[in-house]
Amino acid sequence: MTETPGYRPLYRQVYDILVNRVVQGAWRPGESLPSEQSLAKELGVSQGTVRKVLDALTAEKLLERRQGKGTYIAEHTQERALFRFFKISRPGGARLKPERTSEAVKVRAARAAERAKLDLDRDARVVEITRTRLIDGQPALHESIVVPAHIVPGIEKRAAMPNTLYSLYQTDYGINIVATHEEVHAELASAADQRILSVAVGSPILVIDRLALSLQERKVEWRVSRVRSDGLVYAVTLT
Amino acid sequence: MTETPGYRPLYRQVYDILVNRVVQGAWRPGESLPSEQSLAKELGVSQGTVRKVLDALTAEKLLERRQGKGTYIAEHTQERALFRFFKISRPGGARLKPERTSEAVKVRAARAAERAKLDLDRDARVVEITRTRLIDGQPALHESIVVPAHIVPGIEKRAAMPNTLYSLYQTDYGINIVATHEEVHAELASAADQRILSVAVGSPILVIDRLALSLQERKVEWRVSRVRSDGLVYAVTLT
DNA sequence: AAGTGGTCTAGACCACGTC
DNA sequence: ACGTGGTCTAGACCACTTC
Repeated sequence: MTETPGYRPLYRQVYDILVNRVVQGAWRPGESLPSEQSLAKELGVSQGTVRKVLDALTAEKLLERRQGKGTYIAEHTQERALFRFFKISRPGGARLKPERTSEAVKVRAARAAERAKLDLDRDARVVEITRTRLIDGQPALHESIVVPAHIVPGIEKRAAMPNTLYSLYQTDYGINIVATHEEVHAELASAADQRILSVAVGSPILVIDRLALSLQERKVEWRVSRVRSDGLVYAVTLT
Repeated sequence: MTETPGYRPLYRQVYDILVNRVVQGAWRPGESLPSEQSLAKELGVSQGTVRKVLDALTAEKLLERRQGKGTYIAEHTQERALFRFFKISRPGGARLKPERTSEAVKVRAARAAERAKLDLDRDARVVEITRTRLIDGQPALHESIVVPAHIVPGIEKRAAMPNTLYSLYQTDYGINIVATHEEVHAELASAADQRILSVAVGSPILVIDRLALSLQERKVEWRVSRVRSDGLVYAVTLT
């Protein structure tokens, strides 16, 4: 099971304190935190210890630091969230920005597979968002997005979803998506793919199965994307 | 173009010095470096500055640190290199360890596409390694690997390649692979795929196009892998 | 006990952005 | 000129490993 630490460095405690403040919305996205010095004074530790924590949170992309200005809550703006987790591009080329087109939202009981994937109770409900996205005016990608209804209450009442849901999760629900696990495989286009993506039945389709995790390791979203594979690739750099 | 720094922190210089020593083989993989204190003394900087650099190199997976013992050159052992860059797994499941089967090595002139991809001269030669790998005894994956001949001289004379080439690059040629850029797309199985992977022509195939970069950003290897897509996925966690 | 990396401190100075 | 983050130092103590 979990390790008994028996020893807990000071910076770990400071880390937990600051993460809690961020999660509980002590500062809004884009807002600046107090300076290192004032945080150090308030928490009764040295500036170096505060710095270590702020650097770690910056590496996790929860904060942004700007020399000469201050430390800010990172904003999952449309642009940034898109390029962070949207991995579709032209072969060898620059990132693409998809446009949204048709979209449908409904709330319903979670299916068994969804309960298993998202660690939900037997009677849990989910919000399902399905949408098609265009690249250069052509339908290129179809997404089925499932989120537990209780963590995004009222989301179905919105007129339209933003292009990147993750900025909505952050600003309206205080949920920071910090990691995603993705599994990619190939399939043949079905009749539905033909209808939605305008590809021939039997042509190759890239399927991306993504689980999105919040700062507290909570499973927030299950997303399955079907992408036409002519002239598009899933691009990632591993270090 | 490149930025004129105009200002170069001390730790950057220390970083360059230590990277050069590692690259030039001052210590063998698995060997320990001098302690922080002695490095600091030798280089005429404080221990804190040396520590900052050693931590950075550890994050780049070039070094490993063990409390109470020392700092070591990271070994690209078979196991570790495999799990670091081999991203094929069962859906939702644990990593798989592929076995190698048939293999062919030849040296030949670089093709135009290869010269472009690897930044090679017009008359450059390359080593091409093609091999098929098994998972659970079944052919699952076929790789075509192209490396500039001048950076791995004599590699074609080896009796057999190791399961992970990256450990060979490190131990025999002093090349540390620190990053890969991969592009994944879907295709339909060709007649060659049918022969090599025992899949029906027209079934879905996952194609992975990988460029491997060394510590000095040198393009070391271009690898194209064709993977049967039944019961296998390309799995990656983004943070 | 000795040596290593890991944490923490206090203070100095530098580079950057704003006023 | 001032406040911010970024770098650098010197020294102390802690935790882990080995002898």
